Amino acid sequence: MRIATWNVNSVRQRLEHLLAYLKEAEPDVLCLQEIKCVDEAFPRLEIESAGYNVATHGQKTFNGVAILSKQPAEITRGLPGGDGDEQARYIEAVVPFGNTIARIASIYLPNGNPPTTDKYAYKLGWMDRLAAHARELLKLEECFVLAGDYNVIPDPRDARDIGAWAGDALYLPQTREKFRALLNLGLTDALRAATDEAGLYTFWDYQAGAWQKNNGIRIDHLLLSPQAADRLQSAAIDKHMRALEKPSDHVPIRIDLA
DNA sequence: ATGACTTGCGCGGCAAGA
Repeated sequence: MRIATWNVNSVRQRLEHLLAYLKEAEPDVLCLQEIKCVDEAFPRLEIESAGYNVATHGQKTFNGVAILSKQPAEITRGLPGGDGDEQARYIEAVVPFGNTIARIASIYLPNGNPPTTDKYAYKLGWMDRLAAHARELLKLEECFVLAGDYNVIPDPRDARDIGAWAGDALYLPQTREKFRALLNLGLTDALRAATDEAGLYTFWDYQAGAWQKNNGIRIDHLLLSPQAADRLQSAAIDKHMRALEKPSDHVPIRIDLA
């Protein structure tokens, strides 16, 4: 089973690239973030015509997540524990996988900048809620994957110029600490299970020629339950998607599970 | 370098992103 995740930075602006990606990568499940539209505005018909079931958790203007799946899925919207949280950042699907199931979440973790504001407190709180939910899911002993835009640079090797990120919400000690806490529950960073290589990025800013200079960061991740990690075959970043006309600033990252 | 793009909203120029 192939599972991919991609922050598209507006699904309506990225529809052509998205359809091309479904055709070339043929993911069984594709998690999307920053769809930036309400459910009714999502290009559902075009994606269904490409052979996918569509589940959205949209919002006007900002955020918004979705899960596209070849097989019909059972869907849950919203991260538990978000009393009064209006931001659409979490959707979870249960899909058939061989003679069992896989549970797959599409997550858009808050950016958190500037760190001196309540935006950062919201980010840290959201990470605590994600960890609490992961702890509950682990009890089920299922094959599950938490995939998405974490807005976390886990390690110095995950940025071309780590010094530039020293005081940023994506790299502050507290941010990385909470990401490690997630891993310490027993989750596996899929890309890091496949390689220790530095310089593997999933985001390049639109500004200042970041792509041309390869000034990128790795912030999109797939975290695997032990049952999923046991089945991990490969992980890959689809970097070529950043070289297209009118690209997203993020590229897809995908894994294959046996 | 108080910058640089890109998006939504909505029609002027700001907020948000990372």
